[in-house]
Amino acid sequence: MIAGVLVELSNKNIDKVFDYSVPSNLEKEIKLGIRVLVPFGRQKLEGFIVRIKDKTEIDTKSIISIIDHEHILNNELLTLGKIMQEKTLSTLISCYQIMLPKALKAKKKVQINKKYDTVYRLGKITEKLNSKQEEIVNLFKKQEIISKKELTNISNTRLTTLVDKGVLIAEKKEHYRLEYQDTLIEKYPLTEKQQQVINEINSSHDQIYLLHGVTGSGKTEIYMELIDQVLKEGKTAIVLVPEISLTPQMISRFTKRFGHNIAAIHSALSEGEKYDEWRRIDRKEASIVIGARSALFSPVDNLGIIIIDEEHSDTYKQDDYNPKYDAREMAIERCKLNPGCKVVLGSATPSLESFARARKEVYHLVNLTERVNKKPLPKVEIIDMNKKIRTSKGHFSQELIEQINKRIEKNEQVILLLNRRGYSSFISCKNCGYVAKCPNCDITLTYHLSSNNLRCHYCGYASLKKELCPKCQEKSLSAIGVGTEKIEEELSQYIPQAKVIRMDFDTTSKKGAHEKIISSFKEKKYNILLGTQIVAKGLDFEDVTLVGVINADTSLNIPNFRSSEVTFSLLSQVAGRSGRSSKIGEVIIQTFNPDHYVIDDVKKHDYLGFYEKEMMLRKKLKYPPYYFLIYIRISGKDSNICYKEALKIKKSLVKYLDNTTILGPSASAIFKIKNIYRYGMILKYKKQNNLEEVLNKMLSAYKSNRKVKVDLNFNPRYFS
DNA sequence: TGAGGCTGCTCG
DNA sequence: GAGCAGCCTCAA
Repeated sequence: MIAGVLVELSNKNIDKVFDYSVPSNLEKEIKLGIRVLVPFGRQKLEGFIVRIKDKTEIDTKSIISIIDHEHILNNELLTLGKIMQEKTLSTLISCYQIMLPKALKAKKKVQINKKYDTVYRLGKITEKLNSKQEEIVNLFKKQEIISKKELTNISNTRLTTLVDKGVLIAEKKEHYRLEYQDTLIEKYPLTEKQQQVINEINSSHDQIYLLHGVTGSGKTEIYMELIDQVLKEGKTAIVLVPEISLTPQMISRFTKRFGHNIAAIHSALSEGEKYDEWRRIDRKEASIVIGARSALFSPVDNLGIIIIDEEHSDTYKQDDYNPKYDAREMAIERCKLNPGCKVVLGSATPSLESFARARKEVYHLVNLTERVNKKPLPKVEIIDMNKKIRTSKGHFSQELIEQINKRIEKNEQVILLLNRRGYSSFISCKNCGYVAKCPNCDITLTYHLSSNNLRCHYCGYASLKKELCPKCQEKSLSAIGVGTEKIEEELSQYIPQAKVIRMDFDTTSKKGAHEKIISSFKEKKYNILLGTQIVAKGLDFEDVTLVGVINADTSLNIPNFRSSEVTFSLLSQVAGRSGRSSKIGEVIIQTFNPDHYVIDDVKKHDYLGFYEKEMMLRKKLKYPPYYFLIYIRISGKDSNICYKEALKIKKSLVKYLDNTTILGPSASAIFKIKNIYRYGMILKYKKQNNLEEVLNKMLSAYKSNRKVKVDLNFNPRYFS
């Protein structure tokens, strides 16, 4: 017996299958998708078994041992990994590694153990017991197995005596770190519109649906109903959400309806908790998985539906490390591997790519244009800050202050969005213009007021803010850019009676902090919830009747072709937080670009209008959805060598890719990270037949180059 | 002539 | 990733 093994080293040089002979005593246990330990050169490496055959022409070494006795990757995931490899041109092993919780990876840093509870059951009573012992034994008449935890009032020694006598038998039972509630509440009745949507999806044989539903139209109810039906057919479901720890309300609604049939995988879980959840899924103890993009690779069988909520969110694209896959694309691929499976993409502001496909009937478009109970969408007022600059207080126009005061009087609540996308506060010298930058990365250091230090968001470098400018030695360093802390300070000055709670990266980094903020705001301990993008996502507060956007423009100005789309969806999302129950909602947007089409269409709640205008621009500038993009990154320690190699690559690509426009090479948006320089080229194409072949050749020419590294990113979100 | 560095290649 | 052979360069 010969097993083909893919070793756990993500290196293009060894991304192929190596044959090993199987010692006869292991033959019975060898299965596809399990991990084994193998000799590799002088090293011992872990690897996945990806094929099994009878013989091979090569002189083989022998497998040392088996690591998993159950499969780790099932056949479906093995196939899906191959598809991902073809789509990203990454190493196959990296595609498999991304599918597994870290606890199962070869290079794991922490050994994660299973946790056990001690449980007792009755053995044989061979001698007379005293009254205390009798009492304990009687407990087992009602309950066959009792855990140690439930026996807290009985001393340890007493229990061990009984175990020694054989009266009780002690066993170890695996204990999962997370607990789910058992109490299920009844589902909410569906509105007529919601029912129509469900009927339309159920009666169609199409595979991919785009659910375009305005904010507050009750998309979650639709998801749950669709899942319920899938479960009834004995199938399973995966729900992807942008960043699950930011949507605790969504999880709680799901767990209330489905109880412990849910497994939630998200970044706020420890590695151990993630591993537990993964195994619960693997053992079929949960048939609904909710999680961020990697939850797509959960080991569920017989998949009936994949739901991707807020499908426009850029978190579905893995952009910063390999494999740079798109969860939406891979969801569709996984769906194809399961007969009868459907994918539902849901959003109030679909990505242009998805909406364009829906228009071309590649996806089945389903509309939900009404809010639940026909509540009107909130009225949006645009404040032209160019005209208000003299009369405004700090960052607040008089209108906004007035409206906030009104809500406080009426005991209603306010959400304030500080739009900081691609923008943060930094330190600059007013005298000479010096800007504090990271010594390892070509990036401006972010200033943190609370700790008075400067931090690099890429490598973690931190230093205290200095008094004197290091360049001109003047005492003129000051923070530029607004942070939520600054806005909070202004609020306490101009609206002193307001009770404000802040929600941003700093205040939510601790485990559970985010939920705490949400629940205390819900309990109306505060008037105002102030935050960054986080406050735009999926929150549902009955008493919020005003949403204020302090600086609508910052995200419009970031140098990325998607900046309009991102701004439109952010503003629409946050506007949708207003007036979700019986009270009428209002939105105030402060902007320096009141005539910009994005602002105008947000005001009119006009997704289609925005879509048409943006599509025209994309067509003119040859951007997606009209063209496909690839970002090629050339990186290395020596900037000159990188640039020269980049030019070489460009030269040969131009020669072979006749239908592709190539921009660059140019320095990446972030030129240096951790002392590695980065150059990039952008490829634009509609149809290029030999693309894969040419790119593969280029990659293999560089696979053992020690000076430069070449990386590909298909459909990048950022050019870096 | 030998040390040291760089590159290409292999690992089953 | 680690190790090795082959080749080049440099200095004595």
